[in-house]
Amino acid sequence: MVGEMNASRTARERVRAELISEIKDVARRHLGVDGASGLSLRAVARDLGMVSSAIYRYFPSRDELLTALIIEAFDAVGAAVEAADAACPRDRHLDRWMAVCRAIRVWSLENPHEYALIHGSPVPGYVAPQDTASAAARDGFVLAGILRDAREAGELTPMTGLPPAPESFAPEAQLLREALFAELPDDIILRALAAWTYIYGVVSFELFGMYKSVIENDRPAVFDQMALTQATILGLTAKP
Amino acid sequence: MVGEMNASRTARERVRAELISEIKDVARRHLGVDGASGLSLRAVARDLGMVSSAIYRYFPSRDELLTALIIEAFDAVGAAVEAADAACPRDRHLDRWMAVCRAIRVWSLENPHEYALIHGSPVPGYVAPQDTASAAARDGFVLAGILRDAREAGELTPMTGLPPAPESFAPEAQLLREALFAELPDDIILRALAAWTYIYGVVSFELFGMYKSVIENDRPAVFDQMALTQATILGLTAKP
DNA sequence: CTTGAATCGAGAGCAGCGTTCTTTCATAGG
DNA sequence: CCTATGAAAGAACGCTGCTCTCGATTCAAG
Repeated sequence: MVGEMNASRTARERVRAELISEIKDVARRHLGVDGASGLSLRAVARDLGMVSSAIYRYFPSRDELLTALIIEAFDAVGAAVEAADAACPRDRHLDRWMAVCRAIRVWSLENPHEYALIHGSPVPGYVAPQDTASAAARDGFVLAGILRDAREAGELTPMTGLPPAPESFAPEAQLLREALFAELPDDIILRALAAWTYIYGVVSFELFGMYKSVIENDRPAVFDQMALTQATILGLTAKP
Repeated sequence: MVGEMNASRTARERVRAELISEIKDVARRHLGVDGASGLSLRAVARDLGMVSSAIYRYFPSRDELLTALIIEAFDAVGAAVEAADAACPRDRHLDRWMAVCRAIRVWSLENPHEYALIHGSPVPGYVAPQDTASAAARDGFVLAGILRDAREAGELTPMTGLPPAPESFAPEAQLLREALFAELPDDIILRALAAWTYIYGVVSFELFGMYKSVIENDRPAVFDQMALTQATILGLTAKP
């Protein structure tokens, strides 16, 4: 019936793929200037010298274009996080933790609109079908890897005296353990989720203005203290 | 020159105030259905049987209307938080803490679009001039009050072994101490800010879909565990 | 090489939007 | 009663997302 374009990459398909990424580039530029609500399909088309209706050959709607940018944003922060982690010696677990946390903050401050796209209000009604799921998990994967490595090295000594994970969390902890956390116990898995949540909570508060006239002086130091607190709770300790 | 409407509340002004609040009501209804990006001045006007340009007698722009809704949302969550706190015996500090945290979460889940308005991406370029500042501080005021009361009752025993606040935070801690935290030391003030940040971080992650296929089973229990963890770190302990 | 199908760019057009301006109108105050 | 003032209406501008049609181009199979 239809083409079934099995394996051959025709010239048409190559130029099409290139145009798609060109559209995304321009759209990302516009996003950085005007924010998500100001992203206009027509303006993107104008910048590309095409007519607005032509964009619809490549993205079925404005929201689809936004979804593509969301996925790219998740990938970008994931890449930044992985790079920060890779730049540390693998056995310096606390250093890796701090580097990853700082990487998240720095990337977010440098790309506020893209950050708002992935951690702000869902733009239309709901996007994020499932395409974003794997991209969104990259930073969590890195953080979990640090904890895994620390545990394997026998250098994870979680704080005591904190409330345990609820029993109803056990099944999900088991799934997460199989996917990410190796041998770590439920309590630590939940604390890791809490730390992950917390880091983005701090970044969101900073970016969305909740710290205005509350923390202004030395936000990097405060952020470091908060990231270090989470590491301490999880049991990552400083090395000589 | 102009009216100078000194003290008398004329009939004109009364009907004007009523119309303003009617516009906000309809706008809030639309917000709950379509979200912030779908709030249309023309649609609001239609619902009110007026023509779109008439709205501009009451709100100079769509963003001003949104700002009014933002302030109302802050007030609503502030009121919910104060009510939850007031419903607890004043000396049951941990109960008050948990009640306040739960109130924040419940209000947010019940009013997701208004939550997105105040804790999601800033809608236009930047709103939130200063009008929102006092409204935004109400929940923090309540949380700080609980810690203050616990401290005065000698029932605040913060966890040890956590990193201290950076020195650069001292001046801002002093300001916060004068406004909110009475005698509490810098470390605890920063932990309180962290807890405040953290609670909203959890709510944001839950509302914006970050816990999808991660925590699905018993979110209230997980939230309680997280709120209790923060209370424990701050030094609020259970009573008989 | 030719022909038919698929893809693509262009353009017009629709309905909706925020915002401004000008005109009309009711009414409150002197 | 008359006038100044606030409110409402309506038209208009330029923008938006999106749809549809219509030639032109490309591609592959006959």
